[in-house]
Amino acid sequence: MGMAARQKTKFAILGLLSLKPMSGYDIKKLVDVGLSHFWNENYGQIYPTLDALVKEQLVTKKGDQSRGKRRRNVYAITRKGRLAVQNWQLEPTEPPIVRNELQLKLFLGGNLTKRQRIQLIEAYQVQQQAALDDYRQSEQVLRNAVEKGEYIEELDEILDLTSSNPKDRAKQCNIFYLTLRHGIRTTEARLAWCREVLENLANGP
Amino acid sequence: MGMAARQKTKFAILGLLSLKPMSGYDIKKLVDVGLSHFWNENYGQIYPTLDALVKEQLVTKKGDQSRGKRRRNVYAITRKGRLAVQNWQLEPTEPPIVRNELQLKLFLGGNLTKRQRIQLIEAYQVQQQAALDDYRQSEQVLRNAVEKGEYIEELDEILDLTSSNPKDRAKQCNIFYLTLRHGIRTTEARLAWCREVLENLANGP
DNA sequence: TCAGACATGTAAGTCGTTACATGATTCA
DNA sequence: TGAATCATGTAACGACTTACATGTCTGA
Repeated sequence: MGMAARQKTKFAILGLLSLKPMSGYDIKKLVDVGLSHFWNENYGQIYPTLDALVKEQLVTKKGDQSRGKRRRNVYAITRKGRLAVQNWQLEPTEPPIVRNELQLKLFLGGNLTKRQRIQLIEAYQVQQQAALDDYRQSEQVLRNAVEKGEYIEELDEILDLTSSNPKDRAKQCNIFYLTLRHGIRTTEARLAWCREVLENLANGP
Repeated sequence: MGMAARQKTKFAILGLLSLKPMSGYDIKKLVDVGLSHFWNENYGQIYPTLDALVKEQLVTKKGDQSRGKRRRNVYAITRKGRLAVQNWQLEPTEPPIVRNELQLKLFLGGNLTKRQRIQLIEAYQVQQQAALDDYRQSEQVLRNAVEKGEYIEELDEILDLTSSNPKDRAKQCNIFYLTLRHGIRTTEARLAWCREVLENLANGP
């Protein structure tokens, strides 16, 4: 049963390969270092998915044993693959199904003491604040790059820019900045909610 | 291999049963109608999980064939179950791993035209606005109930209040209101982000 | 009488995580 | 020389979705 579901991982990996040819290891690193505020992947999915993409002829696999390097399989997207990515990008995106354990715990918190409820929220607050601090730091780096056109070395590692063309580079930088802004805004909203709740709990029963 | 992971569904169901005894059908309905802004469950998980909970003696199963009713299995939490719920509630909650397909599409959107990028965001905006409208309506109902202590009939269906004690009832109402506020704030943040992005895209290249 | 809600359950598959297994290269 | 990183992969679970199968009761 269950036709094709969504295959998010498949299109995510294919999409990343549309930026430039990469190995499974590269993909994992890019996601971890650069996209962790909105995406994640793990090896258990990546390698089998790459195999599947090769079978579907959406990517090609090429062993890279150049210059006495380690064994390394580099995957490059095909024309067919590029078309598939574009199709997917323009398809309607259904909203992510939410599952927020903290909310659930709070909702069921009628049996807890006021102190315990407050602790629940405060732990969430600490978590979100830490995330926000991270985002803010990346934001600073990027803002300089975008607004002042500064060249920041570490950015290439994080951003994995596809093009050397400075115009494309600036564009890609700006898009990345926008995804960061999403993380910042929603995290700020959660923090504001924490303050609202703590105030409400302090006044209430 | 993989020890116990998180068993979110297990504790979610057990937690809901700590409010009051329910059938699998009741649980599904409560989640769909009342908690959909932060939780979801489906039958394929609910019924097997209920069986597992019985085996672990965290709940008891009781056939309810009273008054010529339909066949109906009602599950009630045990003392052991209540302890398990409390433990889980007070354990640290790890942040939900994010996976936002829209962000990914945007990030990979360097190959799209400006018009296409804008369409991507606008579709997201419409989605989020619809969600916000829903939340706002529930908020109105609840605000009246919380602030003015009004009795609103439909609330009992939605909220599934455990206690007839008016003080507990008000407390539960308030907590539910707070979870709604979380949905509202984060949705507003996403909408504000949409406006920011659309402005940025309009000015940029 | 018949549509729609009530009610329970299973089968099959997809998706995702974690742990394990293996080994090469680099660099302090 | 040995720790860190590079690099690929599999096995086993656990989690979640979808579709199907089946039947009852209520009320317009």
